[in-house]
Amino acid sequence: MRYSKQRELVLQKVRALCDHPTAEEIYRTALRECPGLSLGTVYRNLNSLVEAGRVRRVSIPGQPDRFDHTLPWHGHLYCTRCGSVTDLAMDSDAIRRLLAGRRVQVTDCALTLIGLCEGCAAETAAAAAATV
Amino acid sequence: MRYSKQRELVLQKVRALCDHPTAEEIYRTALRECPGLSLGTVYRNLNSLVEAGRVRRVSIPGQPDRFDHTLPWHGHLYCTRCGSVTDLAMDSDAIRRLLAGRRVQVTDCALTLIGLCEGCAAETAAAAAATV
DNA sequence: CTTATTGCAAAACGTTTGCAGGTTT
DNA sequence: AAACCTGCAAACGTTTTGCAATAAG
Repeated sequence: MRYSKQRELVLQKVRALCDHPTAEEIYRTALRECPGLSLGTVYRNLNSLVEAGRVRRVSIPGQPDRFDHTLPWHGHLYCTRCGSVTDLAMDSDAIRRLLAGRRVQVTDCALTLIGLCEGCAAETAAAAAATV
Repeated sequence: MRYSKQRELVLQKVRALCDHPTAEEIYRTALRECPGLSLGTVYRNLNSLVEAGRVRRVSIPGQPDRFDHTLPWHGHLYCTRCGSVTDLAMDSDAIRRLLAGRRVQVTDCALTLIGLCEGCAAETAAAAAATV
């Protein structure tokens, strides 16, 4: 893989925008530092960075892909109220338990819990209490 | 929700094609019993069935959505060799452990392990042994 | 009679790709 | 010089939508 200004910028943005940005968000912020950058290039570079194992792809059902600079396997909580995506630690024991001794070979893991983040859970609880 | 022949057929197909069919697969097999059926109607009905909680949507990264008649939360193993999707039991303890006491509110759970199913894992192991 | 549902076709969406020209090594 | 990488625009595959017509209650 050859050096390119655009790829380096994309990688930097995935690391800086650490709240799991989408390709579109990466494109918008990178465009300021590299006028003329194209969205296709952002997609191409994200793909090669994922393939090279320097970035992880985070798939959330019904949403555009997001990208993550945290490399070890972990899960995500997607908040349906504020749209935030937060990390969930996931040890390899958790996966081993899920497999329950099956002779399968796992190379990757995509776990997304859907619901309310701590902030939104607290706020909706408060609102419900106020109504009563 | 009103009765409709098309919706009933879609539900029946999700149950019959129990290997997690895509909308396209449901459409193709349902078309034989209901000529003139349209793909848009299949999508619309799958969405209302999911919303009504009668069917579950299974999202696998980079693939069209699949549909599942098994309602309780569970995970999936997607085999990159043969394309099969198999269920993985997942008890609520597993999720509780992941959340590690966080005060969040989880309404749904999407877990996909990517790798090789038992059959393909065995075959690739055998092929590797034969090469040696 | 009212309103949900349909088939159809067009559009939306996120993403990929072909190409001609520019960069990196 | 040989790859690789880029911007652009067109195409892709999946899914949604607007519409006028049909079917259900």
